[in-house]
Amino acid sequence: MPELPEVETVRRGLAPVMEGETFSSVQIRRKNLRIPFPKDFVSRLLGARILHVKRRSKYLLIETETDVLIWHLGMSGQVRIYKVGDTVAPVGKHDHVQFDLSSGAVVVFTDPRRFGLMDLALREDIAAHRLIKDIGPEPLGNAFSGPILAARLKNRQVSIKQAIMDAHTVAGVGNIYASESLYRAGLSPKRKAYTVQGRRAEKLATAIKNVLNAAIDAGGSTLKDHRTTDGGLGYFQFSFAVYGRAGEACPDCDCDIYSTFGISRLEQGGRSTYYCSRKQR
DNA sequence: CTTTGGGCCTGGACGC
DNA sequence: TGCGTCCAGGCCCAAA
Repeated sequence: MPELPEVETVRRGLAPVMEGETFSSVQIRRKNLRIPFPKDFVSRLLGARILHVKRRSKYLLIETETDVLIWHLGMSGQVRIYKVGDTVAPVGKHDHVQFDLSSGAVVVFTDPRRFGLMDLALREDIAAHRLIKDIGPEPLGNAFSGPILAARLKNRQVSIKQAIMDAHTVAGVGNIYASESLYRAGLSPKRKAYTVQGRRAEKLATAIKNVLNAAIDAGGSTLKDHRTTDGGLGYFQFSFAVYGRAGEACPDCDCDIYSTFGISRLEQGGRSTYYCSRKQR
């Protein structure tokens, strides 16, 4: 499932294909994904020139001269790009949206589980859009640091794992990278969020930045059905230290020699967390 | 204000 | 082989 690094990877794939082009055809093959498409979705995009392909949290923002296409890949969303001359595959069962661009390139959005969504906002209204307005700082931006994270965790009674997965605390950290960040920072996922202050918050902010950057550098990680924008199979693989590795030895310490240690799994807020109880306190 | 739980979806893994 | 069941996940929203 796409988390911030995957969405950023998709953005980087889309930007050179879309920027500067106009939409010569827009096809939606059902009336809704997670939410309904706006009634004027097609008419507003047709003929519009794309100025920028941006990202905010896990949302792709396709800016035209008047509008912003807000695009979330959800859980199972994949983007396929066909460059000029490529053979476009027959329409698949879950190919819900197709954009044809003035260059001749084609962009297809496939999303079996339909947790993805598309919406439109006027450019001047984007910051106030209901899906965007309450999102916390971008973890890779200048507005994110130890002290800023600490301030946002103050008074939070939930676990640190649940707090950093909350997009209002910090943007774009999903289930996988929450576990990975806490592991790198040496913090127990069960720790109350408000106890992560000072040096601990500094370590965690750094860990979040580092793990996201490493995953972006790896071209986005793959899990199950996520694919790269160029339609290829997920040939790159970011190696997770703990995620999905319950029962395995912790790569960073000697906990495997103690029968009771190693990577364990627990459930928090209905989601799996993976951690090493020896390394993470 | 914060926190919790429900709901949206399908496909793949698993047990019988 | 075919069926049912469970799980995966982001994240909004209503309710407490």
